[in-house]
Parts: sequence; C-alpha cells; structure tokens
Amino acid sequence: MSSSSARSSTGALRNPQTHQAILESTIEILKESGYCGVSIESVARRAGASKPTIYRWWPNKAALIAEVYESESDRVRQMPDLGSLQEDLSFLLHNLWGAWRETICGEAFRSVIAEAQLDPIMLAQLKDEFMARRRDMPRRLLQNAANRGELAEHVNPELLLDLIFGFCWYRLLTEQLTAVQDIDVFIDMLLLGVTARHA
Amino acid sequence: MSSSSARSSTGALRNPQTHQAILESTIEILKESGYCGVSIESVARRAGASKPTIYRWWPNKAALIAEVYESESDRVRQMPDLGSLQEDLSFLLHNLWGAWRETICGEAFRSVIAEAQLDPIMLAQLKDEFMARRRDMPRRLLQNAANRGELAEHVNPELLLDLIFGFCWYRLLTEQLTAVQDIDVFIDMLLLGVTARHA
Amino acid sequence: MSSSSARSSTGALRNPQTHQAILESTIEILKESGYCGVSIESVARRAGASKPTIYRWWPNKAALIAEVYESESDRVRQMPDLGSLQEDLSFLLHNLWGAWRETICGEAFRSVIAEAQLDPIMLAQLKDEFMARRRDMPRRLLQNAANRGELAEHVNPELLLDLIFGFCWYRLLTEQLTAVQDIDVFIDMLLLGVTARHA
Amino acid sequence: MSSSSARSSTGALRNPQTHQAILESTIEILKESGYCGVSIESVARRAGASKPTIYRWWPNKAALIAEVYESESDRVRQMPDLGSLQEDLSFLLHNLWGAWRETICGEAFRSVIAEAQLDPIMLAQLKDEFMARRRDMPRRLLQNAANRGELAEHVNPELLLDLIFGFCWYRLLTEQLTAVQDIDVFIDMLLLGVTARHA
DNA sequence: ATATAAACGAGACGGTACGTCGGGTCTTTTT
DNA sequence: AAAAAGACCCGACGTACCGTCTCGTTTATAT
Repeated sequence: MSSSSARSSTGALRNPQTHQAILESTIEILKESGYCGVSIESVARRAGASKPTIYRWWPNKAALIAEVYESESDRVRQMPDLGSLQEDLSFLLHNLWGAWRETICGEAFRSVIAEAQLDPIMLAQLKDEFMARRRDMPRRLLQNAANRGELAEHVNPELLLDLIFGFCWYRLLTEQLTAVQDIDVFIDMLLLGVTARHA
Repeated sequence: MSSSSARSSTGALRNPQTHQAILESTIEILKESGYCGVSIESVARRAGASKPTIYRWWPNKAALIAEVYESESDRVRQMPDLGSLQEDLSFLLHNLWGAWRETICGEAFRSVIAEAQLDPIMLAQLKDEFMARRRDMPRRLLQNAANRGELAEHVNPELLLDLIFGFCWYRLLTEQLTAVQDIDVFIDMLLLGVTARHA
Repeated sequence: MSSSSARSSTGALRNPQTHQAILESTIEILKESGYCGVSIESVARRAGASKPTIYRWWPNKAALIAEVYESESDRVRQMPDLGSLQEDLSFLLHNLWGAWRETICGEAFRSVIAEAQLDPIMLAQLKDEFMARRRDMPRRLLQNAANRGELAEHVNPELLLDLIFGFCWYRLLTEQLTAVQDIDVFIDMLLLGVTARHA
Repeated sequence: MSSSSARSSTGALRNPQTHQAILESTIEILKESGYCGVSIESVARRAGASKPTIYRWWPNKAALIAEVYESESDRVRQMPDLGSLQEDLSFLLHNLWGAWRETICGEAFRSVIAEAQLDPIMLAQLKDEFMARRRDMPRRLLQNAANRGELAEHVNPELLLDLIFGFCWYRLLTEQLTAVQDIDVFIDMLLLGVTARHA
C-alpha cells in the first residue's frame, strides 16, 4: 500500500497502471453489483490482470476493498474546528454520511465489516488498524471539547466514540444514511441526555 | 393441490427429527468453526440430511441461522419493569450481552448481519422482520419511561433505539462484549448527556 | 466405467449424455491438438460439463484418457487363430498398428505412457491394470503356439511379450507406425533369430 | 550448449558456475522428486539462478534434462568388442541398464521420452539428434557381427536396433530394470529365434 | 580510462490450469 | 406427498508454473 523509499533489491518495479486498474475495477464492480459481485476473479477479469498479480499485492478481498476505502476517503479526513462539540460533531457526521452515501466508501466499509465477521484475523485488522486510525481524529475532537470544559465528568471518551461509531455503523449497515436530519437530533440527545430535567 | 382438503395420500410427513438435527448441526458448527464454517453443505453433512431437504424449508443460509437465533433467544425476550429507565436499560443490556456471549446467539446474529450486507433481500428481512420484532420490547420500555415523565422533550424514541442498538451492534461486531461495566457508563452518558452543566 | 446391476441407494442416476460428451470431447481435443491440448479445463469447456463432474468420475487425466482408449479399442481385442504363430503375430500387430494409426487410440496410449512417467501411482495402474489386461490375449496366442510345439525350449513367454510390446511401444512413441512392412521383417527376425546358421 | 570459439562482441562471459549450478540442481531435484518435481521455477530457485538465465541457454525443460543425460552418461559410451555379438550385446545392455538404474540417467531419459510425447518438435529432436547419436555405437557393433558373418541374411540392422531399444525402453518406462538376468534370456531369444527347430 | 555490451539476479506480469469447495437445482428412489 | 440421496452446472477459491519482460548491477572486452 505504501511504497518504501529505498529499494531493497533489484527487479522490475510494480506496474502502477495495473495497480490502478485493479482498484478501479473493484470500485466499478462495487458500484454495479455491490459487494457480492466482487470476487478476485471478477476483479482480475475486468482489470485485465491475472489473479496471481492481485494475490501478490493483497492477501485477500478485504484488504483490497480496504485499500479502495483508503483511496476514496480523503474527504472524511479533514478535522473540523468550529468552536463547539455540537458543531464539530455535526460537521463530522454530515461529512461522513455524505461520503458513505455519495462515494463507494459506504459500500466498501460495509464489505469490510461483513468480511471481518468471517475471519478473526480480519476482525483484528479492522479493530487494530482500520478503526484505530479512524478513531484518532474524532478522539482529538473530543479532547478539544474537554479542553474547553465542555465534557461532563462522567464521560468516558472511548466509550463515547463507540457510541458515535455504533450509531453510524447501525445506520450504514441498515442502509439508513439518507435521513440526515437525524444527525442533529442524535447529537442533541447525546449532548443533553435523554432524561427530562424538571427545573 | 388438486386433491381435496383431507389428506388422502400415503406420503411421509415432515420429519421433525430431521428438522431438529439440522438446527442442532448448525449450532454445533457455529460453535466449533464460527460463521465461516457454516455452509448448507456442511450442515447437511453433519445432520445426515440432503441439501434439497434444507432448501425446502429454509430459503437460504441466513434464514437458517435466523431460526437458530429465534430458537435460542428466549432469555432475551423478558421485559424488565424495575421502575426507572436506568434500571430497565441496565437489565436489558446486561441480559442481551450475556445471551450474546454465553449462547450461540451472538455468533448467529453477527452472521445474520454479515449475510444481510451481501443481499438486499436479506437486508430487508433483517430490518422489516427480524429487527422490527426485536425493537418492540425496548420501545415499550421507552414508552413506560415516557409515561413516567422520564424522557426529555427533544427525545426521538426511534432514534434513541437506533442509538442503543447501534452501541450494542458495534460491540458485538468488534467482539467487545466482555467489558460489561461499560454498559452502565454508557447508560449514564445516555441519560445525562455528555455536556458539562455548570450549575 | 462399468455399471453395477443393482443400485446401492437412492439418488439421481449418472447422466449418460454428460458421460458421453466428456469422452467425446476428450477424443476431439486429442485429435485436434494432441495430448498437450487435453486439460480437465479444456475437456470441461468443450463438453459443457463442469470440472467437479469430471473429477467425480475420473481421478485424473490419465484415467480419463485410459477410458477413451478402452472405448475405442474394440478392434484390437479380437484374437486371431490362423494356425501358426507367424500368421497370428502378423495379424495381431497389423491390427494393433492400424488401430493406433487410424483411431485416436495411438495418441491416447502415448498419453497414458507419458503420464505414467510423472506419477508412480499411474505407472502402477498402467502395469497392473492396463497392461496386465492387454497382455492376456497375446499370452494365449503364445500358449497356443507352445501347444502346437512351435516354441523353442529356451523361450520365456513373459519376456517374449515384453519384446513384442517393446518394439510396438518404441515405434508408437517415435511415431513410426506407418512402415507396416517392418512388421513381418520383425516377426521373421523374432521367429528365426538373427544369427546365421551355416548348414 | 556448446560455446563458439570466437566471441562476436563485447560483454560479460557466461558464468560457468551458474551453468553448473543449474545442471546440478536439476539432477538433485530429479533424484529427490523425480521428473514431476522438475520445473524451471524449482530449478532456478534451487540453483539461485533466475528464470531468464535458464531460458537464455536452454529452450525448454527437455533440453535441460537432455543435457543432464549427456553430462552423466559417459559410462554408456564405451563400445565393447568381445569377439561375439552375444557377448557384445550382453555387455552393452548390462552396462546401459546399470547406468539407468544407478545414475540419474534413467530418470532423465524417461523424462525426455515423456516430454517428447507432448511436443512434436521435441519428438523430432529425440529421434533425429538424441537417438540418432545413440544408435551409432550399437550399429557398429552389429556391423562388426555382420563382418564376422554372424548375422542371418534376413536381418534388417535398423529394425534390429529398434527391437533392442524397444525392449530396453519398455523395461525403463515400466521400471523393470532390476531383473538383469532377463538380459541374457532376451539375447538368447533374439539370436536363436523363438521357433523350435526339430532336427 | 571509458564506453559498450552481454550476463545475470531479481522479480513483476498476463496467462493457463490445477484440484477443491460451496451454491442452488434437478432427477430418481424410498417411505 | 415428503424425504433422502446424489448428480449436475456454475462460479470462485488460492496456488503453481509458464514464458516474457523490465530493472539495476557486474564483468569483460573494445575503443
């Protein structure tokens, strides 16, 4: 995925066109037929590549789709800093849901989650690499809020991240990302709590 | 079809032992090898049944696993009524996580979710049948709380259910159901909100 | 290969059309492209069969080709009885060479021999089944000659069979089956010996 | 295979160590795993050479194995002259079978024959180069016998060579080279004929 | 000395085929 | 009529080699 700067030895270089063609074919198939249309064979066929070439660079289907996610998810990486947790979270989730809906990232992420249910090793990768990286930015966002004194004492930031991601995953996995107005209601409930306060 | 309503023919009835053997084999395989070990072939092999027999009664693997879930999830169906939303939710989630951890239900549910990512029809079943049924009881629980005046005005109950299920799904799908102490921290955050209140 | 008279159990019968199509496709490919064009894939492709179906009935390529040989080699099975070893041998070899040249049997047999050089198990099958069966008839021919008192005392019949088959194999494997006049010169040398006798 | 004496242009010379390492690796693999273990890849791997280097010097696997045969078959080249065809043939065949059994030559020759069944070009090489060279010495042996008046008039020397080689090939290809006592029985049958003579 | 050219390792690559697994559907026999 | 047993086509799996190509290094002439 990332190329090391120093070549360890001689030999032909990886063909970037093939690399690109494989990624693009995966995206096209995901768009046309969804995850269940993606097989190493179908990707190879469409990319004009050979199966061994794909297996040389990606250990399995999940790794291929994960790289597709990485390559298409630039938009989700920018960290908002709008002055309040409420605004930051709102920006973040609108942005994330939008990317999931409008690019192939949503389909790709669903695939990665599904695949991780089949194989413990992929689940470990999902948790320890994929999600670990993706929790960083929201975590800093919570940290900023904490620094501003916005967070209550009983808040456990990691648990709060689970809560936020859980809601998003649930909507992604049940194909309910279009009701964007729910985002702000969700944030209200989250920030204010669901219990009535009788002054 | 063309014959009268009274059974006149000598045909064999559905063999309940076969039915049971298929469910039990599915459970055993789920326990031993997890979801990826479950295939119609492997179930048929272990149950001593034939593939067509399985296909006659279950349209696909997900339906088979869903029935396994139903048959093993009695424990999760009891509705608590402990007098407060906090206590009811705590009981509910401890109970649910326990069942997911200690019976095959957790594995089965993960499978159903994963399978639903492959096929839109199964996703529809998951949402409209499986989840619809499972949201009923928690919904009544929220209703009770509302009747007691416990819920804030800005609360959207369906969204709140999504939030609760989202958190549970996230923990299930990332195999983090053992940290049961998180349940009550989660409920605290949920009920009180995460925003600091400066009296 | 041979159908047993009594069915052992229930279930669909083997589809004779598929069986036939596979054999015929093998023959066609052998004719068009020779042994190196025959692969399980190419046979399956042309026969409109699936690879698993072929593997269900034949353990490997050699077994498939061996059955082709069996099914096409009726002509070689008739045992001559013309009254003298010289005439019987002449008939036998002309017949054999003709079948090898004019049907697909020659190509098939070459393939079986080549394949047996790759795998000890196939070599054992070639010796213990394939050749064992094919040596029977010539052996009886020698027996007849012996009964007529035609054979010298120092003759070892099995060794003599090796000698005859060796000559034929050599010509087959080096594609020299057209010089049929050599057959009778060979038989003369065999019967009379190559040593000059000075009266 | 042979290096021309005059260099045509500049450039590094062929590395004799690499050449040797390739041959030796081929021999080792032939010994350990037989012909089916020999692939250009496996030879390159073991020799620490690259595939293009092998392809630069040998057009195909058969040529490589044929060179192995040449390099290991010195022993079979000496021509006996013991005064009688019977003794000469006996020496020749004992020597040949011994070399085939005790060195890698037998395995190598089987491989060359098998390979020639796959490709007409290799078959032509086998006949026109490989075998042509190997028939020379036995042919002179027969010539000597003829000069001594040992051969009957009806003998066709080339056919007689086919007969002798055929017997040896048959035994080689069916792994029956250990019964060396058969050699002299074979020669007796060959010289005296198999027909009984009633004085 | 310095181009020039070949040999060579390393290895990427498109292919073809391997032998296997599982998905669904169909036919045949048994109960 | 239902069940059981298999045969069957289909598609995909992950791997092994094939033979060709590019790349960068080394080594031996030829200027």
